[in-house]
Amino acid sequence: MSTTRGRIDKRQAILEGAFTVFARLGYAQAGVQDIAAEAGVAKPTVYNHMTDKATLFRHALEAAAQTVLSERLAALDPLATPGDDLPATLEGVAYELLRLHTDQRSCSLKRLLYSEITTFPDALDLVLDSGPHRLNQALADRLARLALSGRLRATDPDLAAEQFMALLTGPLEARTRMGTEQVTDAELRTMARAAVETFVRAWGTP
Amino acid sequence: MSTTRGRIDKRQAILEGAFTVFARLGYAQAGVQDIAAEAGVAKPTVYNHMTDKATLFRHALEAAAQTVLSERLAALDPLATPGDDLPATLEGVAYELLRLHTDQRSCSLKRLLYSEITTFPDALDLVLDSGPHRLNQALADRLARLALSGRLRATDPDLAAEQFMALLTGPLEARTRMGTEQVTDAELRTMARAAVETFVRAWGTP
DNA sequence: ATGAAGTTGAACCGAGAAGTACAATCGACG
DNA sequence: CGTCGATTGTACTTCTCGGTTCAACTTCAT
Repeated sequence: MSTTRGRIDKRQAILEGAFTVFARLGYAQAGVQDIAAEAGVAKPTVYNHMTDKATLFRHALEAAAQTVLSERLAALDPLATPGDDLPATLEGVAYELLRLHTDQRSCSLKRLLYSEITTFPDALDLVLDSGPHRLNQALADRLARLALSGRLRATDPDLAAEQFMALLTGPLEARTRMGTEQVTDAELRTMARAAVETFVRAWGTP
Repeated sequence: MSTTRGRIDKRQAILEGAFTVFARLGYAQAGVQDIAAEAGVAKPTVYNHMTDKATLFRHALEAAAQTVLSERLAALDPLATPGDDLPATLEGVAYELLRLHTDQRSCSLKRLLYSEITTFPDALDLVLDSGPHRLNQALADRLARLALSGRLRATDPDLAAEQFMALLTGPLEARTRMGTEQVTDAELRTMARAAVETFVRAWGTP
């Protein structure tokens, strides 16, 4: 069975290498040759696992999306057990989300999605449905619990979640120049603080 | 001199056609042949005006960005003479901005930017600097005036502008599935209302 | 009319990349 | 040890597309 494991290893290496190269060069510029090299594998081996360059792209994208989503969901955990200082825990979660939103994989994924939407309309279904939508849902759930315990305004937790994420990640686009430049950790902190401050001002209980 | 006008006409047609085709197919998939056809022009004529496919892309992008920016700036005008009902005029501006953000040209421009950032790092300078940054600046100016007359909280108009735009355009990404689907006019209205409502709750004078 | 500038259509060149064929090699399992 | 399947390197085919060339044609100024 270790032969099977070998196959799995190769497959994994191919998917990761593919995502790296696609992220670096874009779909059209990335050669299957390059991907094979990045994965430490020969070109025919790639075609042994994936029929097409297109399906290779889809699978690589899907895998990356899964990883990103699970990371972000995990970042929401502290909201399940908020301490006495709600703004503080909100700020912690906000900072963590910002950190995840600015990391390499997330930015590349977003760019790749945007770029190949026209040629791969189905990629949206693979990624978006299990992407921001799920995250918003989970966040709305947490906020609803907080509203029930009287620590947040009790109207439309879905809207609250949507606006929380908007306040948080909206300014990101300009600050990172569409994901091309890194942002210092201190700036991330102040962005998180600013977002949480106005969120609490608008959604906190008077 | 009408010969010159003829040349200008061709050039304009080429730029517009190029943007259309680039938007439809992406940079790599768009053939110079296709662009020439779209512009109603022969292929050598394209190379008569633009040295490269790359510079053609840059010029087309720049032209589109100029148009988009001026439209958005114009949408800010009502804020110069706010009536008695500040939220109402804010809502009007918000709706107009949303409408502009969801139209064909804007979405295509954003997609093209995201997709070719890696291959055209300089395109950012052509577009972003005369893009959202300018808009934020103009909006911040308007908000500062409102703050001076005591109708808004008088702290950090730049931050206020940033968050206003974030509240407004943040939810757009999910709703339009990254610009691939249109949003009904009614939904745009309610989105504008929701954004303005929480903005005023957070930034209005108590 | 004539000549210059611009445009056109068609054909052509060369590079680069997707996908394939094949023989050699490696590694596990009976 | 021998066999079978996966892997590898290489070379090849084929096709697309950027960019150019060129001769014929339009348009307009003098």
